[in-house]
Amino acid sequence: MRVIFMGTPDFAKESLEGIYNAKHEILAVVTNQDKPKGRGMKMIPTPVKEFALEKELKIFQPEKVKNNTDFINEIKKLNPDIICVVAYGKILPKEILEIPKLGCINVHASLLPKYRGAAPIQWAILNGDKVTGVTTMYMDEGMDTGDMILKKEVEIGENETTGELWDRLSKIGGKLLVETLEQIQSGTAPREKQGEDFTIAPMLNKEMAKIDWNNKNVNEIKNLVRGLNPIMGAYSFLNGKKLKFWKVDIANSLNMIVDKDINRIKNGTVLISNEKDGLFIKAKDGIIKVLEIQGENAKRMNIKDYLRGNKIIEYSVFE
RNA sequence: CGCGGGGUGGAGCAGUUGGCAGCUCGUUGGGCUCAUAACCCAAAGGUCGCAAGUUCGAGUCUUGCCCCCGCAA
Repeated sequence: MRVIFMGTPDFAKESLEGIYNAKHEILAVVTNQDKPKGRGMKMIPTPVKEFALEKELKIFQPEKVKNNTDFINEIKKLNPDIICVVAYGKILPKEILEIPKLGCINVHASLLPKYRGAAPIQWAILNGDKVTGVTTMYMDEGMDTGDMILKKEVEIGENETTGELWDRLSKIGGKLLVETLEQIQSGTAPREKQGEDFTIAPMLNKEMAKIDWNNKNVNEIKNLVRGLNPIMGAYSFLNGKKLKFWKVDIANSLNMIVDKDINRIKNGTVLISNEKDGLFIKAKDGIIKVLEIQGENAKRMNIKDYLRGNKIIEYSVFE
């Protein structure tokens, strides 16, 4: 088919690669503009652009698409059969959605109608879900509200991080998109309305990254840590210094731990801290074992490496 | 010129007013032990990122350069 692809991050690149390898004719690739990134604010092309450059595909990087008649006319001129959109980062106006005969389709990283919106993968982990998935759909003007085509269910590992799930879903999404295109081409693609029983996965904000030792239970803390890895990292303050937690677990064998009145100890208190056993912190309903940590201006480290050079005093309190 | 941190044995760090280069872990050898990732004893291992300068003397002060990392997107 004659396809125009729109997408930006690595998640979208997998889908582009999928349809490229499936021998569809890619008329053009639309991606976000290069952004200054990293130290020194160097301009970095998007992963989708890198792939498009490598394969010498036609590239568009409009600053905005809404009311951009030049851009819209270019798309019309290419006369695509279908437009595939995967994590493009901009909302497409009706005028563009109406261009391709077969419509615009989208890959979304959740089992719709659950988790419409910007951060479906993150929220699936943050909420401790056991299952999530990928859905392809026909786009309409709403935010992830279009009719669904295919779904693929995926189990979430107990210790899986957002980054790991992100990688898996991006590959699965690519395959599902290819399959969706096949079915559309052969006229066998299903079309199902989403219904009203939906939830929304809004963008993450910074405040939620701080660990609330007093109100969160151990499961919530663990889910927060793995849900924010590697996006932001969950953090907590110790003696005014910000420490990020990248990997934690729930301590189950508490025998080694004090049998004193643990309940009278403040939540967030360091119970054990040494390079042999690691770092254990009291939470509301249990004990958090820290596995990977990052100090201010430092890189991520295994907890034992960290404690070798940075002392954390027992009975100091995380806040 | 976006903001900031840092380069010291294999790892993570300390190094005070310039004055013999240290700590914990790891490694190697030995000991203890039914046994061990545990414990005890011993040893090896460093051009203190590179270059120049100040000085009797620089890891430490000055200047230039290289490299790494965190935040922010």
